[in-house]
Amino acid sequence: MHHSAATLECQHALTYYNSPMIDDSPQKTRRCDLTRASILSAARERFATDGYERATIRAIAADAGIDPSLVMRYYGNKEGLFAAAAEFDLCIPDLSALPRPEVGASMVDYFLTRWENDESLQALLRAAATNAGALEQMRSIFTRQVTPMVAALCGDPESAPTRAGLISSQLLGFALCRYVLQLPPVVAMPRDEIVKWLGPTVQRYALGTK
Amino acid sequence: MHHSAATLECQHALTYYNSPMIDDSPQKTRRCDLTRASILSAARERFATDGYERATIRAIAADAGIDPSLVMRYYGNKEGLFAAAAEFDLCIPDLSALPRPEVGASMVDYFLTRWENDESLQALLRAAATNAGALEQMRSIFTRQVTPMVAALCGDPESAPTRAGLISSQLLGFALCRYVLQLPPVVAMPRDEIVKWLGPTVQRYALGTK
DNA sequence: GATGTTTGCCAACGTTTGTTGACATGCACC
DNA sequence: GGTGCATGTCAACAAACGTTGGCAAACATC
Repeated sequence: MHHSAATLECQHALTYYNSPMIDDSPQKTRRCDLTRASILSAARERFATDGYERATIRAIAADAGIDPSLVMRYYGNKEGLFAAAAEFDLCIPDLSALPRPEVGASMVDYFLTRWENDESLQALLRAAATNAGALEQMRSIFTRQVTPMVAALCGDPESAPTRAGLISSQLLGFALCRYVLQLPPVVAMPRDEIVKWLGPTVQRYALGTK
Repeated sequence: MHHSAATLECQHALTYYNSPMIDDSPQKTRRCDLTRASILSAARERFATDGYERATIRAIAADAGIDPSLVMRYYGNKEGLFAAAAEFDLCIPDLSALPRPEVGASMVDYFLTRWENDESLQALLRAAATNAGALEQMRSIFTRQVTPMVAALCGDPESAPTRAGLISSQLLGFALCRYVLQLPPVVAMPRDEIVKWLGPTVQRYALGTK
């Protein structure tokens, strides 16, 4: 239900928080920050399981144990809430130091952990099917994070967008089947088997030829 | 709720009026069949572009040029309408006669034409992200049509579900990126290039080893 | 303790949604 | 011509939605 503080600080840094012991300009943890965080946590869960339109502000507020009007006060409107809930960074690590034949497997492995630890990604995928804002954000992540990574990896700026598109099609497609559609055999696949099957595919899309 | 099986053929072709003088046995096409068809056509379009919740009965009725209450009379309720609009058969051809190394490419090619000619598939994919009925239908298609085909192809009933899941992840993922997310490089890919990239992947999932 | 700000709840709004039933018009058949 | 079904329109319903403004309590600051 609740995100641990550790998962939150990496991607969704709460800027108002600072540790009073170390920081010299102490700004005490205001109460509103707590409810803001609980709203955000509830919103992520609802958006992830219900999608954008079916996740109602009233339900999110009920999950967070507060009044719906508070959501409006803190996040303006529903779109603002979603934007805050789905804001995150893929934090793609630098794979160029790895031995070339291993990049495919590492990529699959990294994205798997990412998908399983961050509800925002599932929320974004579900919402992107119907919500324009989520769609735009998904495109933005593709352009600004995935494509540059692939370009740095394969060294060919011309084919990089296509390669990034192919990799996304496989990784997003697998996430779709495993987390959204929940096709039984895909859900049942153990992690190492996924890497063994998908690794070579991603490897070829990233560095290989048609 | 009820729908005549005759009007919902595989290609949902519009049957025209037939002249009563020549025609002896078949029943005349009643007016209601025309409006039913126009409702279904409008519904497919709306569901495909807007998803389940955002596609309103009122909008569909307006597109079809009739009153919203008629939709209820002919299809019971919104779920019934969606079920009728998304009902279809993949009509997977028999690929086992093909030379083994070509099955991957043919499969990609076949599914591409299917996706581009039938709005129902896009409607189903978009709706499956949020609607339980669409999700169940997607799972059913996977179990009853995709998995048996893969099983007949690879001859191994044990690994068939996993292989079918992998193939679905790639094909659905590509459809997601091309038709729903519309990632620019994926949209821009010409058909033969898609086959060249995806063909070997599907081939390995269907017949190869990890 | 008075004051102003924060934090929260409550009631209500205006709109949109799926859905219903009453009523009008066309068409077929005795 | 009149009866009966088929086809379609209109008005309205109840529920749910996002959203708003007012008001009560908690808190901080002097």
